Amino acid sequence: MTTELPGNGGFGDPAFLPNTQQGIRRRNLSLVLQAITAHGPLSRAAVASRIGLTRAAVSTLVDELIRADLLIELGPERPGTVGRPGSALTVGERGPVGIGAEIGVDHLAVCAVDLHGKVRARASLESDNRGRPPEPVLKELARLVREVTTASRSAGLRPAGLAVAVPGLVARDSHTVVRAPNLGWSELDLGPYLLDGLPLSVDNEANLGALAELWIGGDPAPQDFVHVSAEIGIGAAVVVGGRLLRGTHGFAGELGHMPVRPEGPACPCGGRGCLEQYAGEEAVLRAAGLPYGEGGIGLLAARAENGDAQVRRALRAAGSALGIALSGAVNLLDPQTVVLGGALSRLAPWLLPSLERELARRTADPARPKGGTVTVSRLGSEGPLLGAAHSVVRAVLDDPASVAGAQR
Amino acid sequence: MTTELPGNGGFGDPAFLPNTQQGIRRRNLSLVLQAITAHGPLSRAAVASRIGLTRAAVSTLVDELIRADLLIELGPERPGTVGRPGSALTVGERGPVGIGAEIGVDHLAVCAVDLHGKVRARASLESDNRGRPPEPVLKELARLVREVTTASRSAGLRPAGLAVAVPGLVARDSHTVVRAPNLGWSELDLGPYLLDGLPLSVDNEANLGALAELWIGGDPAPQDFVHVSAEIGIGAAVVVGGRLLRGTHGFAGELGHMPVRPEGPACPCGGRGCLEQYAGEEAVLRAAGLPYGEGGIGLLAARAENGDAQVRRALRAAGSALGIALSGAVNLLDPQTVVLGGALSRLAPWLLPSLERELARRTADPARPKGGTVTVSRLGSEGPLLGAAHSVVRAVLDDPASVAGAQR
DNA sequence: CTATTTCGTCATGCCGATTGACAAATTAGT
DNA sequence: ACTAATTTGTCAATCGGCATGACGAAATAG
Repeated sequence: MTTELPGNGGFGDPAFLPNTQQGIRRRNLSLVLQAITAHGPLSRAAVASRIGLTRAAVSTLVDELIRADLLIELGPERPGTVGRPGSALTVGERGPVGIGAEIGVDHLAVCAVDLHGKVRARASLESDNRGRPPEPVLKELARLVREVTTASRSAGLRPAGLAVAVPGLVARDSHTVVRAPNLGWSELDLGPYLLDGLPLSVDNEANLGALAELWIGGDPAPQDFVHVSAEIGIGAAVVVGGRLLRGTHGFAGELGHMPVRPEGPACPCGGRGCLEQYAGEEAVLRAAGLPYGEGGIGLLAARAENGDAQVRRALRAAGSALGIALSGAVNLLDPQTVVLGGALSRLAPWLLPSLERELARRTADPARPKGGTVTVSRLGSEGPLLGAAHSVVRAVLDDPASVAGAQR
Repeated sequence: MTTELPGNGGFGDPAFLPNTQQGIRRRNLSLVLQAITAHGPLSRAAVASRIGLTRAAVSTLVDELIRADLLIELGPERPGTVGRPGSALTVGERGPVGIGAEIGVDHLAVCAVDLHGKVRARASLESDNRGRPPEPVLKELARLVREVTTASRSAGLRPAGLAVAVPGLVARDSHTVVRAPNLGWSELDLGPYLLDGLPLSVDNEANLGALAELWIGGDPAPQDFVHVSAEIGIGAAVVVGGRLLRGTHGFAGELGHMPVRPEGPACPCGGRGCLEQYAGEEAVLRAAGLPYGEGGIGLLAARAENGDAQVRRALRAAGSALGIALSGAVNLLDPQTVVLGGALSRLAPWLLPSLERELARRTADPARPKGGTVTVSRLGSEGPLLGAAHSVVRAVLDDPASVAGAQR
């Protein structure tokens, strides 16, 4: 009983399967399941034509998935066309769920998400975790996890893994938080607290927020985008071709230190005029004339909603700076869209106009019809939690055989 | 009958093969061939353990590849260890070659590269192609191509495809040059001139230069890097996980319009203070006190080599600007390395110090041990040509069955 | 009511990888 | 020198898994 999810390290990487016959089988199981989760209820014939296999082959694959409680048969489709109607297949109500957990600076949250992508159970707790020692926090989180898993189990669901979103840097393919400045944690292995039988994975919350956007963010979900959030500093996550770009050392997405004005104020990073000096939480609060302390972003949003002119001015300036920095990213990556997520989505109404103006101006290449569009995440601050739970679901979709073997 | 996996076609993207038995076979042929080209001569057993198949399976695959003239048997390996020595396999001397062609502003070049990566034939022609009508240029190029293909054929080699590097924007999966400002071409289909039996592909020269770096640029070749060249404007190509990032509209890599000083001089792109205003060919020549005309970069290099102080100063300033822009890219992407390629490699001695200083200063995050390193391409201005030829070779490596079927 | 179309399943066959055994070729040990 | 051990490459037999083609079932079209 290994503690890692089957086949590989991080949740993001699809398992490497050798080109052997069993490998083919596993990949085909995954293709069938993914086609059905992605494109609603489908008949066997529809799946077959979609993934390029024959109906007979799909039939055996579907049988296997049904036996594993991953699919259920809805019965005959409503016939709109000639021919015998197919039998609609969809993912079952009772089957595996992914457990997602989030350690925020002022709250803990856990949820269970099924293969449909629906939240089936959740629990959360307000608690100021800044500078608090890790032990009690993690014990509380473990309690919430148990709450959600038992609730799931009694609803006939089978937790398939636990993924934790952390506001900090996480060592690749490990359970270790390297550094979480807002919590004051460093070099902390979460395994001992959270490993109770479930495969565990830990990842940065900005990354998971971006993945949530990729998996459930839109219809259709964008496959190439830059996701900007502002949980710790200003984090961006880059998704290319439906895959999260993590970088060689795992540091990709440091939008906060993009140069905005090369001779601007010095930044602790060693550079000058980094974006964080203009659009970072501290800088914006100072420009808005507000104290730097807890709940800064919420305070900004509240004041802006009330029409505070100085706050709105500060947000406009921050939007401009963001636009300048993002224009660099857009010119370099040519993404489908830029997504404002996390806490930024609340501030979007005041950031967007200046941001979009600056971005449009600087990406209007004569050859490029139009610069990237900017969208605001529907998920808001729920992104990281949902992304965590979904990362477990994706692992199941990527290799259904693994959970099918685990059960009966 | 449509498959939903990402459609493709260009040489760069490995062909999508369905998870059917023939698909497996083709993938396994590719795995065997790639293992052998990548890791020197190998025995069947070594290949088997490397790609996760059994020796028996590899034997049949190797037989097929030998019959197709893609592999040859070198005979028994020198035994350094216990056990029967294996029989070394390597790619054959006579087999398929990729034909690469380059349309530069002042020259045409064609070469043939075998599966080893060795150049087996080449031809080139100096000619000032700026503003020249396409017909005569392409007729000359076609002549060079015929020269190289006949030379290859008489050496027992089999041309497997033609790839053309063009200094301009190319429509995806087509033979059409959308816009090549330095040549004065636009909306031009190269197919009619160059299609004489060989599969044809056309791509941007900066992209092909970056791919050359990926495929033959180093030992080991980096898999995640930003490749900067300066053929048209300042082009960067981003390679992530061994794949070229092309962007949603094919515009990725526009480093030239990264903001360096947001209030700087206006740029034709509509922005202000873009990198091109500081490190573009025209700007550098002006700062160096040289006329803007043909051979600008060569002139700069010659003067700098002779110790011209004003030129060197101009290059130092350009290096700083490049460093600022690249620090943004490095912060965002966390690449293994930044590669200076194309004509920039000649200027590297004078660009590098200021570039590296600026880059190091702005990427020294407390958490990041060190910023990205900067390297200079070994390939220099040969990159695009070699990359073009190699793109054909890669297509063969990615699907050996395609050429194996073609011959017999 | 019949012809047509499409769906799901079944028996059969084939392709290709695995298994297990074997001879061959080398090293290590006595 | 001789044996034991190890590794390679190949062969025959087997098995897993998809394709093929035919069939009954369930709908529509006329």
